[in-house]
Amino acid sequence: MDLRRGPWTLDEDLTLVNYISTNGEGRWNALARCAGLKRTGKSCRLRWLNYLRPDVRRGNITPEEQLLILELHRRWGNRWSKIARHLPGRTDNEIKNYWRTRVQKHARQLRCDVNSEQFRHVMVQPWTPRLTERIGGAVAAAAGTGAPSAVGIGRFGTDDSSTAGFPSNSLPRLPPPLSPSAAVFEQAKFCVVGGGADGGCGDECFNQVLAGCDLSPEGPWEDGGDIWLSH
DNA sequence: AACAATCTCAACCGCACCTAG
DNA sequence: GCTAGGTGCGGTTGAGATTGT
Repeated sequence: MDLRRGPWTLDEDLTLVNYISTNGEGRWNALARCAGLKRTGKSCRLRWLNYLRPDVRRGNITPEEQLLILELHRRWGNRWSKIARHLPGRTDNEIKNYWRTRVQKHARQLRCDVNSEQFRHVMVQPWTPRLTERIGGAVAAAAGTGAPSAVGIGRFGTDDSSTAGFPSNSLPRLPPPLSPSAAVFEQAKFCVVGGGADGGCGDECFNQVLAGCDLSPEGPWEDGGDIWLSH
């Protein structure tokens, strides 16, 4: 059988979506045959997972997600699928593309290795105050519009700027109250940046905290800003 | 307006791993 | 234990979009 390659057509998309909605996903080679698609099973799987899946999120990577990607990459390296599992709705492909196009570009501009401690230091330290500032701004804006009141989480919303593995002079006081997702994110970041053996609470704690992390598009980010471009 | 340079991202490729026979 | 087929992952490519000159 002659297999099609290249961009998917609308008809192919509809065929795939309809087939999966009635028969479920998996067994991709058989699925491709039974659905009458002239595509490989791999191609169908990729199209579904990266584009057609209903819970796939499109649009800009939020600053929260950006910093999380940075931290998770530091921890796990190019384990894109593993990183993607902690960013609901984001695909490994999307994160991989983001890393290559934005982060690596930034590292090139700084003339340092993207995996080096130097790069991590240069990136994370200046961005953390910026991030917390933006979180604070978003929270303030939400408060001004009569949004439900947000809660702070213990030490992360207090004076204790010695946490999160940052020098005390580089992490400004978090402007309480933080939104739940932002506060949880800060806590998760502590687990990662602290890095288990060197001060943080490690994988188990990190996963626990992250499980409560709301990275939904609604917020606290509304502008889809890019921490790299706002330098 | 035209062209070049750069960026973005969907899609493909090759490899590794898993499982059933 | 070996093999073949299916699946998942990370790396790479290339077309189209965007930006700069």
